[in-house]
Amino acid sequence: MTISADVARRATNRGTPGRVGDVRRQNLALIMHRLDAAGQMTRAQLAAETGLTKASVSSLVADLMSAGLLSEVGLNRVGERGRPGLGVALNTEAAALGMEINVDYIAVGVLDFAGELHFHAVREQHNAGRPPEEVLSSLQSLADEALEQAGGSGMKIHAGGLAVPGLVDPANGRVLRAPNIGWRDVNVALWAEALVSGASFGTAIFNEANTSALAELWYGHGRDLDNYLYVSGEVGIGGGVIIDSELFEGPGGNAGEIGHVVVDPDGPDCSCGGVGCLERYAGQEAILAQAGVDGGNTVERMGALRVSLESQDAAALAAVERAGHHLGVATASTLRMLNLDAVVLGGHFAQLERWIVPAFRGSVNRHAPALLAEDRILVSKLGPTAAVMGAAGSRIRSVLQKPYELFS
Amino acid sequence: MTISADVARRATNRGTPGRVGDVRRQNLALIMHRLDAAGQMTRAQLAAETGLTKASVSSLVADLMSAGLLSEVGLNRVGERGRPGLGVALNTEAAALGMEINVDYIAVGVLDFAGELHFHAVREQHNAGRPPEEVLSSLQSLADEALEQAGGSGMKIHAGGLAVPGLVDPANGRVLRAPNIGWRDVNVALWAEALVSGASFGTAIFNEANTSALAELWYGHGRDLDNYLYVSGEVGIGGGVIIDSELFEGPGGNAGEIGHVVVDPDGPDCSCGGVGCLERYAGQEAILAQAGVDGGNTVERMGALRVSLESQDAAALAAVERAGHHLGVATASTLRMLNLDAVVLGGHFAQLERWIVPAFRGSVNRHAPALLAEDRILVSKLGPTAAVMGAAGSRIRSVLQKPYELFS
DNA sequence: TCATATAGTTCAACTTGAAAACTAATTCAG
DNA sequence: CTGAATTAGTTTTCAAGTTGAACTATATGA
Repeated sequence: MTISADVARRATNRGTPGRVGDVRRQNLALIMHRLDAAGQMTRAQLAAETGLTKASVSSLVADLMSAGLLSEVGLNRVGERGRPGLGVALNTEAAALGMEINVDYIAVGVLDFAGELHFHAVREQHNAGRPPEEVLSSLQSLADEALEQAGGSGMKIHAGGLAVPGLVDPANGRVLRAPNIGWRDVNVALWAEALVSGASFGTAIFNEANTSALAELWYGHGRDLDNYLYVSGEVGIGGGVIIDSELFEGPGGNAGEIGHVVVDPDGPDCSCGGVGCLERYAGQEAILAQAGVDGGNTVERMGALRVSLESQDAAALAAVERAGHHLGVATASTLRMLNLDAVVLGGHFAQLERWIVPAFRGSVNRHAPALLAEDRILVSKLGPTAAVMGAAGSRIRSVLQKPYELFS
Repeated sequence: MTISADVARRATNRGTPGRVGDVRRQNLALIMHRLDAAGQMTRAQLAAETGLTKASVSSLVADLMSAGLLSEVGLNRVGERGRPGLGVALNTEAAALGMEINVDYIAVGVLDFAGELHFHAVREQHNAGRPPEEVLSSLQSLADEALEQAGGSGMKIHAGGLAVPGLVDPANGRVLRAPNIGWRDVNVALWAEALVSGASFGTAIFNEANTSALAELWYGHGRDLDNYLYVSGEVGIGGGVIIDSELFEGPGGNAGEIGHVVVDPDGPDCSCGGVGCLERYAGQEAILAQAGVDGGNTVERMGALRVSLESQDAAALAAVERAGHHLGVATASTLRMLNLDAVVLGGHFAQLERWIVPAFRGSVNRHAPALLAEDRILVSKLGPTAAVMGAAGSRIRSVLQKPYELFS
């Protein structure tokens, strides 16, 4: 397994000549995307919906089948009369490995090309401050288990993705900064070469908030929205921006850092070196401190906070309302700059929905009136599997985008 | 002249099948972009640099020449020996019309495909509150003059672009909101049909800050930068975001509104309905009021402000420093969210460079340390022609991108 | 003056999709 | 239970467009 830089970037084309073969590459991707969206279709349906001719579809499907990416899934009645079509679908034996390192746990999962999650496993362990080698080695053993099981079921893993809570450099397989687990410039690529004995696929590295935003896109609210701001509330606050049903990465690949948007120029210092960042008002530590909840690890304290909220504890309610207010300020600024029209709240913001959303909504409306419709404030549907699914899904998307790279 | 929706958007491809002819379209665009960048090249050079064969280049150039987009420009010695090549360049007789409506003036210009501005004319007139028809009719007479002169010089206008200081809906040729000239939902498309008697080209409508940002990209600092935030300081504050050498428009086409990013949640109300927006601290009105400069129109008062600054007037210095400070806050948040690494200041921020940049720099470093290098705070090189050049340039880019649309 | 070098064109081969004809498999009416 | 109608999928022919090699055109320099 090697860390690769082939994270799907926007195909600019500019600068490279068009070859005749490019047309086929585009059409192969088109077929894959269509089947991904529709689940199962006959060649005739594919032809009708893509605009390609039946002849072309037959030829494209044949290539994709012999690469193991598609499979026929039995007869498929379409009209009342006439010859029934053979259903074609993404091969559920083709899959990607998703991995996650977070503050209090590591997780892995195998996601097949149809979007089904197999062999999902979470191992609770506190990773903050531990040496990266130790964490990565623990992750490796968990991944090995998943791969063994997947192999036993006849699945073939085509790619791997790893989500971490920090800034990454995907091109070089590095974690630049992950303050909440204490990592700084860790070369995951070096380690990944050795990960998963005998595995022959490449692994890419992602920011956890970004993969969660993508998981939401493919497996959650994204089915109904083509652009939104995803806010990931963990110990830190991360963000992911979806535009035109794609992750907006920014020039350096690290866009969406809403946790460090300034919400009060005269506010407290932040661990990022800045001043008045959102994270200092709406991160888990900040809320818990403000609410006066202490003792135990962060997960336990968040549980205690919920109890306090249920019992109408004034300090807890005020702390959450304050967080919602500031989250609204950062969101309003973001909506203006990026011209988005929906927001999806994840992580602890999802857990605190009942108490935080009213203050959040009020604040957004105050600072950016009419920019965010009533029904465009949503709460993530996905649980703790989000990051793993997003990491694996990202790699599956790379294959959908460039299926011909797996041709022999 | 008709308002058209063919504003160059990102070619997503997804959803449409690739046809064999698409390859040629891409290569035609490639030739155009290459010549735009290099100015003048022989066919052999084009082949070497694009990766196309000489045969293909000859064929592509022939098509582009018969459409009037390219012309041969005489012999061009390349090597010491051998047959000399014929230089090929963008036809300088092909051009686009740029127009601008702003608070205190209207302007037009004819920009040829090589980037030379001809027949630039500015008419000073106060447009705030005047009926749109009146302003547009005045613009029409100015445009007629430019077109007549251009026609007399044998130039052919292929497209027109209009920049206005407000939010636009390019697809429908509408100005949605332009508070500083008092327009609200003005259908420019309807009027444009009649504009410029006999003209047969389409006109597109743009946001002034966006065209200025693009002008900077093509004719200013953009030659050295592929991503930056452009901040346009006029009566209002607009913004344009450049990513990968393209304008970032956002899902709705109105991204970059930095003037209404929140810089103080408890600040004053803004004309946009929000609270604590940057414009209330760093817009011309705000600075002038804070500095205690009054009397006369905005242009005159800005002149008076400069005089006060030159003579170290305390109130003036404090007002500008305050503006710089808040501009820094909004910029820091923007850099985080969009992951940009340069800023170009335009409009009055350029005029006030000496006094505003230190405060701005300090504030950005305070809120987003290490995100913006010392030498990445730049001041626009372009004068008052920026918006007109950007508007015309945008249309020229559309032609570079899709030259085949002009084939007969 | 001729060898050499470079520019540009012509032409056969190849890839690929479109369009239409053709084969295959099913329903339904009589 | 048989044949017409209908729909699915394949085969064949054709056109677009790029490549690569051969060829023509035009220069320099010994």
